[in-house]
Amino acid sequence: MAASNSRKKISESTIHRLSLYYRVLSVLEKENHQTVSSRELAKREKLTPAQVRKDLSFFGSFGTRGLGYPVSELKKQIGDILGLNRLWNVALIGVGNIGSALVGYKEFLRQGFRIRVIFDNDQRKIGSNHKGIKVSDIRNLERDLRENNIEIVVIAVPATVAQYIVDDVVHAGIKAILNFAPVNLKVPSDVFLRNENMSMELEYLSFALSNLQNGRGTIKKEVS
Amino acid sequence: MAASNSRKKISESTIHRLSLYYRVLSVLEKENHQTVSSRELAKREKLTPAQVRKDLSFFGSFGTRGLGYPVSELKKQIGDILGLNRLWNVALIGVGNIGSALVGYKEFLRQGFRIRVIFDNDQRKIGSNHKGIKVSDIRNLERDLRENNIEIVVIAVPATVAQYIVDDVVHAGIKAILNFAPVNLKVPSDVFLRNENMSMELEYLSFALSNLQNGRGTIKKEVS
DNA sequence: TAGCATTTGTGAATGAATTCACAATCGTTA
DNA sequence: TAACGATTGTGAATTCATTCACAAATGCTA
Ligand SMILES: NC(=O)c1ccc[n+]([C@@H]2O[C@H](COP(=O)([O-])OP(=O)(O)OC[C@H]3O[C@@H](n4cnc5c(N)ncnc54)[C@H](O)[C@@H]3O)[C@@H](O)[C@H]2O)c1
Ligand SMILES: NC(=O)c1ccc[n+]([C@@H]2O[C@H](COP(=O)([O-])OP(=O)(O)OC[C@H]3O[C@@H](n4cnc5c(N)ncnc54)[C@H](O)[C@@H]3O)[C@@H](O)[C@H]2O)c1
Repeated sequence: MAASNSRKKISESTIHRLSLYYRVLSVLEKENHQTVSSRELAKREKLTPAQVRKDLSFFGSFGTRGLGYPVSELKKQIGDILGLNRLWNVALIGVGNIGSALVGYKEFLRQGFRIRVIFDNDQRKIGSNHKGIKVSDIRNLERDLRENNIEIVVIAVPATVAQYIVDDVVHAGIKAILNFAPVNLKVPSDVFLRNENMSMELEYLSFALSNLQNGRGTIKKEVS
Repeated sequence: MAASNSRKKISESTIHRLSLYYRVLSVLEKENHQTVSSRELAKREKLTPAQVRKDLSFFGSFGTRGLGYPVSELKKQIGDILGLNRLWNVALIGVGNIGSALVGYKEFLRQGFRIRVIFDNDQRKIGSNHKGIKVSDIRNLERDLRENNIEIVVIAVPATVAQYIVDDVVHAGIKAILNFAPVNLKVPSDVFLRNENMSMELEYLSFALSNLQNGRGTIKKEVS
């Protein structure tokens, strides 16, 4: 068989759904299910079976017709696709409200994201211990990122300084950044930047309560 | 002119982008800009001018041809659409890592989201003060939600108990819920539920680093 | 081993979101 | 007040995402 290589564009939504499948498969594995159908998988995340099958089909064929997907095997496969079957070295910058919460979140480590260094510029915080991690001085950013082989940086500093910090982070060679500051950061095109915008979902709820109370999913519009 | 009423479906992405426009307009207002073009507005959030104009056109025509949009006026209009020109009474359930971070976040209040009550079931936390708010006993959930006219509830409890909590919240008549627990919660169809899934964006970065390093936005797929 | 009930994998069809492209309209200037 | 550069608002075209629908496989049973 003459194997050839094709490239397919995978949408962001598909990747996000893979995260959901992965989560469900972890639960199913704990519940000792051997196999799972696209129908069951879909039901558990309020999706359609066709959606599940299409998403998975972008990456291969993991199921057995008439039976479904092998739970553990599929979990491993999706883990491979998402890069979760390994440990990622993560750094956090800004040990304030949200930064502390993230450091204290054990689930991240369980998923393979190990927060190895945390930075701040507050002298009262530098040197102190947060859940076993000593707070580094932001002035040693580049050195400490390199020494700890950091691959992913989480930004949890005030919006006003976020761009400066990101510039330094990029300069240090980091290619993946998760930003919690409510600001649109500029990074070179070879750096992956994702934003976590909590206000957005609150504002969506506000919109929903204001507009969608009756007549779901629609708004009134005056037309003359 | 015989005015009639039409209903148009507004997509979730459009609403999310309105949040971004609102954010930019707040900055522009502080910078004392009088007007802003769709081009400038787009540039500040890495979108296209056509996208901006189309989004706004769903709700009316706010601009002036040849000039652009009046900054303060447009901000007010979007605020009206999103329901941000008022105060929302919010309750938070689960004063742990992430719950404490949210309570300490002043920006929410500035946007009109006032956390009025916080609940926990931990006796050591109940009664204690968090940023001026006394922690309520989860056993008084229904009473305290009603007494404080709560309209939006934020769930920040462990995933294992989230569904039970949400059932009680729904029973108390709440119609809008923001959930931080990594689990797909079941709510009646007249309740708005939004999920904040931080792992998802980390996993997206993990995927990106694993697959997109060279050949942006694509994956290799074996074809025989 | 044949027949049946299931469920996958995937092209084709449909539906939704984005972008294009341009007429309409404004402010400005001479 | 006429001509011009700028920019909106919006149908139409296009691109992208989801759903449909069914042939191809599989396990199971008798
Ligand atoms: N707290 C929340 O729930 C929440 C929610 C959504 C978004 N955010 C965003 O996350 C960011 C942090 O919010 P927060 O509430 O944790 O704020 P915070 O003030 O509690 O924490 C910010 C931390 O960053 C540190 N810092 C400031 N300048 C720095 C610099 N130059 N270098 C290194 N560290 C520096 C501060 O010392 C502080 O420890 C903000 O951008 C905020 O808008 C927070
Ligand atoms: N910490 C993070 O950065 C983070 C990030 C993403 C998601 N989350 C999710 O947010 C939720 C909370 O995470 P956390 O790190 O804050 O956990 P946590 O254990 O620090 O806090 C949970 C809080 O909920 C309270 N609680 C437990 N059961 C309760 C009940 N029945 N009624 C009322 N209160 C109850 C606990 O007493 C505790 O104060 C979890 O579902 C977690 O997966 C957390």
